[in-house]
Amino acid sequence: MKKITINSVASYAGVSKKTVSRVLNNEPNVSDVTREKVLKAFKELDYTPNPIARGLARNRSFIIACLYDNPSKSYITRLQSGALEACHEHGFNLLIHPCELRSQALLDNIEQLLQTSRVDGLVLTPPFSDHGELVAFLRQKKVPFARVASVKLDDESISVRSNDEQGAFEITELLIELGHKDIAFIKGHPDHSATEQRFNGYRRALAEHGIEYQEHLVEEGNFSYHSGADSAETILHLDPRPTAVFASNDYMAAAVLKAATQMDLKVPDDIAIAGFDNAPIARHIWPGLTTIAQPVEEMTRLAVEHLIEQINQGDNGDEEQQKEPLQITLEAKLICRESTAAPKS
Amino acid sequence: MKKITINSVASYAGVSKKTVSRVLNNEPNVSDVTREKVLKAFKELDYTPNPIARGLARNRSFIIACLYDNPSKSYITRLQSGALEACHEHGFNLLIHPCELRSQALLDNIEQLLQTSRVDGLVLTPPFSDHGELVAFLRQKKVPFARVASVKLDDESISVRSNDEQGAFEITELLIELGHKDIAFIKGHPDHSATEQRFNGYRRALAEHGIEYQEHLVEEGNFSYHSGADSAETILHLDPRPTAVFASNDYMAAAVLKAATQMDLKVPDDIAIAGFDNAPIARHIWPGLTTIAQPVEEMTRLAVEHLIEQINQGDNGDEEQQKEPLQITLEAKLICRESTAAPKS
DNA sequence: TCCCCGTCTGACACCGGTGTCATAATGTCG
DNA sequence: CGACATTATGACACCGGTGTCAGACGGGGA
Repeated sequence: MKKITINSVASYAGVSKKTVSRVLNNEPNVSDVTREKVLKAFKELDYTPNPIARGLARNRSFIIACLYDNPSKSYITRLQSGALEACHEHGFNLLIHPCELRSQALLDNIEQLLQTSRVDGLVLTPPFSDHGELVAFLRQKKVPFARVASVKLDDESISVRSNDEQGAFEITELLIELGHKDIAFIKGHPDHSATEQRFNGYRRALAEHGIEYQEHLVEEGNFSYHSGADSAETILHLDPRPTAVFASNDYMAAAVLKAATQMDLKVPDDIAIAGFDNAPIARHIWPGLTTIAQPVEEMTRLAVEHLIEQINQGDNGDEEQQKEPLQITLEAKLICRESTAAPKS
Repeated sequence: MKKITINSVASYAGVSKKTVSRVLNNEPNVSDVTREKVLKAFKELDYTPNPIARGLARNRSFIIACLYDNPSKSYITRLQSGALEACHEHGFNLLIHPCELRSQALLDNIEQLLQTSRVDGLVLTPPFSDHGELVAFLRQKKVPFARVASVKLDDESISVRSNDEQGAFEITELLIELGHKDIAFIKGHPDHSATEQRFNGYRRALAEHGIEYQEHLVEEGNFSYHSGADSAETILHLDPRPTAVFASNDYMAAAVLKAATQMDLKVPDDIAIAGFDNAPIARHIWPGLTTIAQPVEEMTRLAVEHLIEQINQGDNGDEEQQKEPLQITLEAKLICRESTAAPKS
């Protein structure tokens, strides 16, 4: 089986390389009969252009990299699957690149990634979405990027998020409507901007319902199961014990649930528990966790789609024509399960 | 900021392109003084070779693709992280490619992947590791690949696995030693070769301990939480009820645990439960699941490492010199948690 | 001294596409 | 009918590296 190159096709169709290239790229100024001849040759020879050669000539790789540093495996795979969907739709491939937020060498690491892979663009996922230094770095290098679940919208880059503040508000409101007044809260990792958002939603709900904010009911977590267990230890031994706990994500909520169960507390009767994210664990444990579902795949898909659009347009001609600051906010959805009493409908 | 190419370096160092290339690739026949000059130029110009150009010239992409179709997100991310580790160590990048095992277009899909990305090699993860048709296809196309957690070792390709049969044996043996005789078993997905292995381990343990195999205690699952719930429904309503359940993975075991809890059965007193894989859920639920931990990252890392080795050697000169059929089996480890009574030590 | 041989180096073609530009063929308008 | 714009096509350089080969150079043996 010989290799089919653009030259084979050209001589087979009786035209020049360049004309074949024109057909490949849907360029204008090719007569219909010539185009047909070439397309026929494509089929009969079963030709596929070599993306590497193409990449070299056009300085493109047709690869997008997804950056993340996130302990939640389900979150990661959901991100990936949304990104992949968009990539494949547009003939791109996805490269994954986990890296440590706290690492000193972060920027070096990214620079190396850019050098060794020559990706066409980057998708920043939390906690990188709001990493000012990184964003500035990429902007300076003129590397296209899109941000997923970012909070700081005050600038001109692509950003797709869901409304964390509103989600946290709704779930807190649910607890309030169920009669809870002492609602403990476990914060997420301080590096994640979602942490602040969710906390804000919690406080707004309290405020709007005239419930006093009690600082001693708030624990610092970091989104890990382990940190949830630590916070639970404190919260569940408070006197009086709060009647509800809202943890900033499902892992921490699961840890609270486990701790409560071990203490022979009945959930939701003795203590109601709510999480955030709708991770698989939320429905795998008993009782199932009331939580907030975010459209993670959809967010990433949209982000990548716009990223690709930007890449493709930056490609042809006129520099930065209409740089649309595309910022999209999707809705999060409340999901009620057994860890809270059923809402009064 | 101008682009630094091999030409810049060449003229800066006062040598030819080719000599620079020689230094880059550690080729012999470069005098020490020349080499120094070039290395100095590298540093001072801050030069990094363009992998795309290199790829074109050498017909390489320095990218490996990881194929999977697996519902367990934690398994996927563990695979990925092992693969990434090995890739980065050798200057490769990883591209992920989920695809459907059952899809008719599987081979077309893979072919397209090969065409559009020109990956240098493939990592097959379950359930692709034992997909005869796919393996034959790749072999025919002479695409290097490595298999992770495959069972059929009867051939000449790279394969790294852990001993599922032994793991299942040990966990069953543990249950037996704890006094259980009626031990239900939930099978995994029939497309996964691990399914048969784990079942075999279960049966061997029964046989070696002189316990009769009871077919009605075995349920068909498919590794999903949902299928575990279905099987639990049946098993927990048997009369007499088995005193232990060994599910082929942790998700199914978690479902059994949830069902048992809902029925007010005490675990492990009324019923002991064991899983397989040591997924995060195994320690996130209460009681924690006794399970088998496989070195997933390590397996994938090794597989990719050998894959890269093969790619690199196939690269230089002599075709298929010493094709070492590298087949490695790692040990799985029993992890005892609260879902079974503590072992008599 | 001459010849042979190994070491070191560069010129040049090549990988498989794309961009630029010249040119031929066709159409349009005064 | 000639001047000129427009469409269709190909020749050729180029992207940034690598492979091939020939030639310069210095040392050892006859």
